[in-house]
Amino acid sequence: MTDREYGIGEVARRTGLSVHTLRLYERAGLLAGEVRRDSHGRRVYTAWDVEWLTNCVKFRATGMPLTTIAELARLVGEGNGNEAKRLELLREHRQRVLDQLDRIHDCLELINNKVASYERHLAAGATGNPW
Amino acid sequence: MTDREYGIGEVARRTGLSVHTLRLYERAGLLAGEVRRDSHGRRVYTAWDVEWLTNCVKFRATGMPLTTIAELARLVGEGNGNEAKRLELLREHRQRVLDQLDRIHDCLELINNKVASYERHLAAGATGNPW
DNA sequence: CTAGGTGCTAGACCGAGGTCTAGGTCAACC
DNA sequence: GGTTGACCTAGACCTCGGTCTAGCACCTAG
Repeated sequence: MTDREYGIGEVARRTGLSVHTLRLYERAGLLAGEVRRDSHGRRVYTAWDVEWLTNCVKFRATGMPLTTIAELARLVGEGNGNEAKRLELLREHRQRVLDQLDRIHDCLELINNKVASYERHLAAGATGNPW
Repeated sequence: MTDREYGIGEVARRTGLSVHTLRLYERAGLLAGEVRRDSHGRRVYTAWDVEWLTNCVKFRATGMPLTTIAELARLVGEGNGNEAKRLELLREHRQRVLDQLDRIHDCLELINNKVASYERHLAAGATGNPW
């Protein structure tokens, strides 16, 4: 648990998000509590913030909408007592991710078949016509 | 290979797309050649069209953009001689899907950890604080 | 004859998630 | 003292993928 602090540019580099997007996420309430500011009004991110944002990126990568992340952030920011809700939210998302994986595997099969069929087609010199 | 024909409503039912979306897809060039029309200008889809659209749905489900599907459709519609290109396109998409699967698994791990950690937390009566 | 069902076009509209611009503050360096 | 670079806000803008509306045509059943 480092207590290092980071400027927005540094956070952008570390999370892979643009500074624009970081500010957007903040406005959208993804940040579980206010971001601290230095004496000039500049954002000061903690190591914890950076870690959280890294997780947000992963949530986004699996299609969790900003509003849902914001909801989770709100619960986390609220502190004790709502852990059951957070768990529920996470479980729901996990289920959606699992469903998504199913669908993707389904499609992957189609693609694999098509790729194989074109490979055969090309190797054999135009036998049959895939699609 | 049935040679049945389908109205747009029937196709919507079979593919799970709305009729609006079907028309949009056509405009966007997803259909590998013109859709036939009956004497009143109504679209007449072949069984092949329906199958193709079903595949389009799967491509979409894995994040293939409409423009890429359109590109593939164009190649298919063009006929012989570009099979290598189609294969390349499919391989590229497969790679993206595989990458996507990696990222999703990565995120899934995070979620599983968090779920487990909250389950422990709740079972033990607030020991430690996950997030 | 009328109503209901299905279809047509052109084009407006929408939500999500970013991305960018204008105009400004501040600190550090040459 | 000027320039550069990092940051600020408010708000416009953009893409993507749909979704919906208006206004019309046609067919069929009651």
